[in-house]
Amino acid sequence: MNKIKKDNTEDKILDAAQTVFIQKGMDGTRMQEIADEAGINKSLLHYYFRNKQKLFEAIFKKVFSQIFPHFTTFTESTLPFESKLEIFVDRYVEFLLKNQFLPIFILKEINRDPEFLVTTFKNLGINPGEFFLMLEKEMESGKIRKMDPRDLLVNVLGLCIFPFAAKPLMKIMFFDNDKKAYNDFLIQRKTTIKEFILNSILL
Amino acid sequence: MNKIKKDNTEDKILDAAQTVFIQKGMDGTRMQEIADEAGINKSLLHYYFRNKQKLFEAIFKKVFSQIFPHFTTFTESTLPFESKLEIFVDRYVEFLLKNQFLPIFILKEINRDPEFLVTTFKNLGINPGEFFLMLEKEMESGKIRKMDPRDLLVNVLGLCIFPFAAKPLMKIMFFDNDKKAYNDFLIQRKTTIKEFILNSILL
DNA sequence: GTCTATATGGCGATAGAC
DNA sequence: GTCTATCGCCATATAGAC
Repeated sequence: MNKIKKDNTEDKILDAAQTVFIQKGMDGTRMQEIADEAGINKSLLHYYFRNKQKLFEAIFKKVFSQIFPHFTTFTESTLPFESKLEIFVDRYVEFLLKNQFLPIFILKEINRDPEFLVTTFKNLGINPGEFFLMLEKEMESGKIRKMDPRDLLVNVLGLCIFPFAAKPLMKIMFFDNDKKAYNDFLIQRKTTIKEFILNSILL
Repeated sequence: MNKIKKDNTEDKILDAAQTVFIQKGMDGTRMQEIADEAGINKSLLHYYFRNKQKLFEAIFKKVFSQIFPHFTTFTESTLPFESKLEIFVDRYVEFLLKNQFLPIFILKEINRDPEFLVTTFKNLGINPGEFFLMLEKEMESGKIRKMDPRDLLVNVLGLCIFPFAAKPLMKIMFFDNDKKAYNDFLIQRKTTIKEFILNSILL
């Protein structure tokens, strides 16, 4: 009973819309393309979701909300900070490897419609305060170097996300456009990111 | 004689196109908006540049080529690596502070048309090899920790660029959408990025 | 070179039959 | 609920006068 079959039209539309929107963004996506991907008629998109904007918002919220749960790694256990960071980076990069279009999709869309971003963000009830508190405790205890917790969060995110967002360019620069070589590089980064961060902050 | 007055139509178009394209991207830009920004008629855009694609390509190449000269900081002096890195981060973040739309513009467009990116990149004759050689020498001499030079380059870029590309979201998360507070944060990062990197790689 | 007017095509959205 | 047909708009692009 907990495995719901996704063969009804609405779910087919949502799946198709997610596939296309994530790859092409709001502006670059054609309603016809979503319909084709879902194997249904274009009018049905409007029947179920009124218009393109509403369909996009449904997808964006869904995708956007997948990002933040990863951060509970830091606040929902009593493991040493070092281990928590390792687990987080492992899982987060693994997640990005399976969703390689996600970084550029999110970056594009958070820059497109600031109003919508604000309301979406508030609705999700995200609270980085807990994460920052945990960091400050680690700094107080002398385990990690003192720094602005916001810098640390931005650094971790940037190190994980940037090579995915800039993939087409880096792939050319580093590996003469060799897809497999760049993917191996990304996999390897699960280790090198951890090393880079821990070498910088551990005392 | 070396200060060319930019009051001819072609330059007005180029300036206007750069302003609009950088903020809205290829898909989001309307030819009418460029014409308005330039204070000229829409038809003139086609008279000078045939079509939107060609105008965009002219702008992209121009903007894209502004990014790489910064890296000569590393290869065109005999300063110690530590100093070179400090100078680079200072200048690069300063450059991004003055061109805050640039990161997301570049990221969007390098993901939009891979073919065009490849030809543009090859035409610029960029060669990161020299940069990597310099790094390997520093590692051999035992001044910095041994690691893949590509990782180091991606890390430096990610640390500098990400907070600009993700600005709208980080501004909300960290400073309740306070524009000035986030800008101060970005300025401060000129220092914190250097510390973060050097702490990680210096032996 | 610069303008006005218009062609052309594509896309989001709707009407209406079944 | 699902389809076909079509509307209406907007954006790129062109024609042609001056």
